[in-house]
Amino acid sequence: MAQRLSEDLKSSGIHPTQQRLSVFQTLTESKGHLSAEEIHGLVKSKTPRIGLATIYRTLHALKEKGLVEEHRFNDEFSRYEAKPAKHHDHLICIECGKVVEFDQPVIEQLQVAAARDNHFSIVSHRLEIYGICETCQKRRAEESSLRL
Amino acid sequence: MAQRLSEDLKSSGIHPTQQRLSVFQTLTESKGHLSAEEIHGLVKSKTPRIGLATIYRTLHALKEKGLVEEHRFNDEFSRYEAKPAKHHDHLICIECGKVVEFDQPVIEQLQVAAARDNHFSIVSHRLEIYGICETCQKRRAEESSLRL
DNA sequence: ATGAATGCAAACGCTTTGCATCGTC
DNA sequence: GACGATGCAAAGCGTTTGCATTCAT
Repeated sequence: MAQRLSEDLKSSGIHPTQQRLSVFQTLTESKGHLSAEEIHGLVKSKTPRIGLATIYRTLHALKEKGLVEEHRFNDEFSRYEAKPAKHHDHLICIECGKVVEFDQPVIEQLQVAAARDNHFSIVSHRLEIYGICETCQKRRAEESSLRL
Repeated sequence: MAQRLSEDLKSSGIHPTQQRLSVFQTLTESKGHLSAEEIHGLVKSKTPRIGLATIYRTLHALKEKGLVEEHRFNDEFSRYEAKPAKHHDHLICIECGKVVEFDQPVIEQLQVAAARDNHFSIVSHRLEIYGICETCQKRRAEESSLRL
């Protein structure tokens, strides 16, 4: 696994140091959307002396090379995820912060139409749907029934 | 105009002070996507002694009451716009930063499908398409032909 | 030995907050 | 006079940067 990731870094022109490998591996394994601080916490178990600055510098490099994506759901601080094989969009629960990935290929076509009408050449897009997840809906329902 | 805006504030439960009116009016007239600093600069011509803190406090209040929307295009600092009558999405030029609004009603239906599959109840959504606008495309073309 | 990578702490930029002052009813 | 609104300056917070040190070659 680590060997494979090391190759990925090398082939992207990133020198695979121990720290960088830890960051990339953590992000790849977690499959989540982690903040820099969260990554720092996790990576320290593998590489205890690593500093937050290295996390940020590594994330920038990985992002630059397209190995990692940066998001700012809810306009909070940045969260990072290992770049998935194919693009997907996100459902975000505004109550508990849970993020669910989905993809909806038709959107790719719709956006083309909007861009063409405005003479834009598309580079990327971002679709985020904010709502309340099933768990939070249930909890809300229970809470309100208790109140009666 | 100012009278009308004053009524809007009052009916939203916001006490329409001189400063708040200036901020709201500036945002309504500009029709753009302004940063807090830009708003501050513009508002000072109407209300010279206003501080940046008041801008932020007012924007929060307006946002809370649904009169203003906050965006973070390109993961930059926040930009604000007076809430439009109907929801629209944004095309953002990654080269010059220009923002074009568009709406694509079909997207509303697509997102419902995605949310339903994941048992989410939708509160809002955000679709941003990043690309290169016509002007920047032309400039690029000229630059590259000059280089030959 | 040389240049890249790192840790630490200081700096940064946008935003928020504490507090004394001001304005309004 | 009371209370909310404001300006100012300081603090906060995520992120970036300068610099001395460490690491790899």
